[in-house]
Amino acid sequence: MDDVAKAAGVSKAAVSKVIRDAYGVSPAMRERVEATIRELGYRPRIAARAMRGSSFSIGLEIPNFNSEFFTQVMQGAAARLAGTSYQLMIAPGLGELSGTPVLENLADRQVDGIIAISPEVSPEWLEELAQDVPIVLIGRHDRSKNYDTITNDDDAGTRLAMNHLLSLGHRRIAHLTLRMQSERRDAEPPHTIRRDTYESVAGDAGLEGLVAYCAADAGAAYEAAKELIEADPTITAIFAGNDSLAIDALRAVVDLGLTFEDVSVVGYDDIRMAGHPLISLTTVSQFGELMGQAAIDLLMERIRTGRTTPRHRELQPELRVRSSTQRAKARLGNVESGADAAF
Amino acid sequence: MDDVAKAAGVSKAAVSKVIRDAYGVSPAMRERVEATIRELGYRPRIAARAMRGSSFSIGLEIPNFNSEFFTQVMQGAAARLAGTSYQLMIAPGLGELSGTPVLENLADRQVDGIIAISPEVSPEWLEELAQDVPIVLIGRHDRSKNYDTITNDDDAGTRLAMNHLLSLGHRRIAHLTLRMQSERRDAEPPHTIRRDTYESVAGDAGLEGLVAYCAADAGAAYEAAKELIEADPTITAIFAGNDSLAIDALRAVVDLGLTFEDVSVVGYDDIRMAGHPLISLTTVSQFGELMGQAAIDLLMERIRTGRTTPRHRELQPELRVRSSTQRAKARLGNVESGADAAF
DNA sequence: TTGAAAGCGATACCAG
DNA sequence: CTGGTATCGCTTTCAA
Repeated sequence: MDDVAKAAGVSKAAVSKVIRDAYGVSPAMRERVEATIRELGYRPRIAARAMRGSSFSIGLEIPNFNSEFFTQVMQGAAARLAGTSYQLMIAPGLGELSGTPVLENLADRQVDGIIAISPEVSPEWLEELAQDVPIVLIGRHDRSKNYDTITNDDDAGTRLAMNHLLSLGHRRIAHLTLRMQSERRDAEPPHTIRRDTYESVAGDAGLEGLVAYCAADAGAAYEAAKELIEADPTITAIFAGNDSLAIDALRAVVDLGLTFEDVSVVGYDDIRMAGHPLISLTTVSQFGELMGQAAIDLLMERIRTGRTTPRHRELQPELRVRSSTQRAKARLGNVESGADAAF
Repeated sequence: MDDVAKAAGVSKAAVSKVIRDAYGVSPAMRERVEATIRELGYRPRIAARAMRGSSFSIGLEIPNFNSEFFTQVMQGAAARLAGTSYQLMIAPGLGELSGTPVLENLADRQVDGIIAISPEVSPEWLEELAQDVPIVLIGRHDRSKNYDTITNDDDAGTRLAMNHLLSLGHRRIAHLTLRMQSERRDAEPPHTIRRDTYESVAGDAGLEGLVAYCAADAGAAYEAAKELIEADPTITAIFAGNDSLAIDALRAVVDLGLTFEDVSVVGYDDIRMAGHPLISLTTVSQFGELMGQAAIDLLMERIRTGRTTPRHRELQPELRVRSSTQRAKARLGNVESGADAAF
């Protein structure tokens, strides 16, 4: 920058102003400085800028790489950032770590804002962090006064899925969901809401709630679904907490030699593969890309306007009926005998 | 940091040394400083550290979010970085931008190293950038003297796929691949090598090369595959440049009412969905996660030891035979008549 | 409108 | 082994 200033015969301050196109530079000077910058191929160091101003980086915490829903959010956010001078810094919440160290890690890097996908941290802690850096929480239904949230109406989405199954005549509907590390009453992660609504809808319909929990790692859902189906031959449908779990459940159904008339499956998210004709998963779309975009928008608004009043956006989910859900048919005693019935 | 130094009754220099656990601190001092750090909840600012030392961030350029192969690489890299103080900074090469601005963007952030997945930039330019920051190139078979490369033996992989199809009796094998923006003879992106090898294997077998190009965006491959199959009813197999294209091709086959006995499909990558029983795609595994891990390892070695001699690792691909490839059977005149033959 | 100079929060050299 | 101090490259008052 010193070089540019000297070459253009102006001060560093002037160059700085041109770069940030700040107030108070004459067109003549702007032109000259810009020409020199091009000529010298000068590029400002973001680390230095970050010390005084902004780092032009946005942190994005994602729980893991197992669900394509997270990829959708990433994609939406990245697309919204394309063409700006901001960069995404992805922080996967790896291993057994709770979300806290991951978010701290981002904060240490002085990111200008943080998007977090329902991290397992306490609202109080987040509230505090949000006083230092703008935060948008995706998924969790907290009603914070310091950070924004973007949610999907999980209650409505679950009802869409459950009513669809009920209307197809299913009476023994199991729910396959993720085991949460913490069960706090004040933080409301989407999977908890879906489970609670599932139980409530089942109860209202006079059905027994059948909840199976599994870990998030690949393969766990397959095993859980298999066990579920084998252990209770009266089950005719599985409502899975997300598409990743649902697709694993499909695998279990097929591997057991059953069809979707024996065991129907509904997912949640509407990831790309759900629409593939060979998968054709009935699911609830929650528009992941849109959520990513909206998160960037909220963050940018806070960054640019300095807004501090929280905003809470809730998107309405939509049911996508495909062929993984079929009219219910008694399956009792069918488990081992239907090996050729899959197609 | 000043606060810590004062509270502990030592100098800033001492605190700095403790943080970096540099040479020359007595156990007593280390203990005292660490206690104070904990007590005050002090966290060093990475931006400030980046100005003199390292930013503890690794840049990862990925072409787009359309292929799960890129996710595999991300996951491998992220897993390798877990537990260290390094963070991944993901830079998607969005839109029509060539890779250059994306890599510059990362360099501007003083990342300690860059992993790039076959970006469309010239070797000369990369060579220059590599003198400033350690770079590992994934996929492209350049033989650089400044940056490392991790490749998969695309030639061997293609032969595995093609020989498999030939051994099943296929004689009219099309190749569906991505249209590259630039066709440089010196930079060798994987898709170009696969195509060249495809043509060479086809030629050696006395077959005609049938190459169809498509864009990378979702849906383009589906249309291209559909057109290919409809336009030439003698085609009995498609070798796709990657699994994403292959899965779109499967969609086309199914939508046209055909089976894999009419048109077999082989992919490349072995993404997770390829192994799902409902997809069951025959493909070539190139171990994306391993590549991500290995890239981090090479980068870290350069960062820690200051190595400057380039290293080029090549992984051996493996064929995964599943049910999307079947023994060849004449399809001529079948196109519109097989609607019920899919299952 | 322009520029000089004072930081920002760490690192690193070098003297004690 | 310890600490004073210059320094990194930019932003930001504040005078001129």
